Amino acid sequence: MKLITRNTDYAIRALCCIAEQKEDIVSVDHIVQCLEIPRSFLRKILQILNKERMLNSCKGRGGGFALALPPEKISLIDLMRIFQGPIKLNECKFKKDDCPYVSDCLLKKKIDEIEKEVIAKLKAITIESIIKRR
Amino acid sequence: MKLITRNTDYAIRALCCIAEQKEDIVSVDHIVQCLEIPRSFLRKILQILNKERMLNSCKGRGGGFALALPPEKISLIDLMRIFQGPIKLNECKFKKDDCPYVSDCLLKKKIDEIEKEVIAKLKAITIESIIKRR
DNA sequence: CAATATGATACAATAATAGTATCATTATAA
DNA sequence: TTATAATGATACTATTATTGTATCATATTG
Ligand code: FES
Ligand code: FES
Repeated sequence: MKLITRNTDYAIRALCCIAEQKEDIVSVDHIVQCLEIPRSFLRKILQILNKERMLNSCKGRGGGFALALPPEKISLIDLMRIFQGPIKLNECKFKKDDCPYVSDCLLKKKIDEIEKEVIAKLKAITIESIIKRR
Repeated sequence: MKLITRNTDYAIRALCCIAEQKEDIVSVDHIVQCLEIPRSFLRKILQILNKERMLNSCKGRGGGFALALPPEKISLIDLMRIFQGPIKLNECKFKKDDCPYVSDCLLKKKIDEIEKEVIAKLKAITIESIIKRR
C-alpha cells in the first residue's frame, strides 16, 4: 500500500528542483540531470503541471519551466489530486454501483475520519516545507 | 487513491457477517447470499483468512467457517496487512534501488508521521466496532 | 530559417487488482 | 460404505492502474 505514486513523487522533486534554482526558468534537461528521471516521463509530468497552472512554461530556445506559485502555496495534496485523482480512502462498491448502506455505515464513518486527518496533514506539506532544510 | 482494496473490504464484511451469526459455523453459501460477493472470490478470501488464523474452518457436510478470535481482536490493520501487504506510505525509489537520501529526507519524515497516525487509527477499527450498531 | 525548446498525443510494458475454474480432500448422513 | 456437500489447494484469466516511450506539431530565439 502506498500513498504516493511515482509521477507524484517525480512532480514533487521536479518542483523542488525548480524552486531551488536561482534562474527563473529551468529546462527539462537541467531537471533530468539533477534528478535522473526518465526524460519523456518527466516531460509529460511537467506538461500536466503546466496545464494545471502549477508551472508556467516558455517554448523555444532557452525555454523551460518556472513555478507559477510560491513554494509555500504548492502542497502535496494538490499534486496528489492532479496525478492520483480525488482522495477517497473508502469507496465501497456493491456490484459496481455505489453502496446502498453508505449512509449509516460505521466502517465508512471511521475511514472518513482518517481521511479528513490525512488530507489535513497532506495539505500542510508544501514544496517550501520540503526544501527548507537542504 | 484508495486505502482499502476489494478483497480487504470483502474480508471485513464476511467477518462481520460471521460475527453477527448466532450459529457457530457459517457456510460460504450463507455469506454469499448475505453479501452478494462472487462465490469463488469469497472462497479464496476465506481460505486466506483461515491460513492466517483469523478463521477456523470445518470441512465436509455442514462445514463452514467460524471466527478464530473475538471480534474485538480482529482489526482493520491486520486484514490490510494480510491482503495488501505491509503499509509503507512512502517508498521512495531511485532507479529501482532504495533512495540514498532516505536518511535525512524531510518528505519521508513527514509522510512517516502520517503513516504512524493512520496505522494507529486503523488498529482501533475492529470487527466489533463495525458491527456494534447494526 | 535553422536550431532548440515545449505541446499534444498515441502507444507500449509492467504490475496490481479482481475474479474464475478445477480437482483434491475431508466429514457427514443415508 | 458410499454419495454428497462442504472446504483446500492451485492454476489460470481479465481488467485496470501504473510507469513509462516515441513522434510529430508548434513556438521562440539567434
Ligand atoms: S459503505 Fe458500503 S457497507 Fe460501508
Ligand atoms: S526518501 Fe528519497 S528523496 Fe525522500
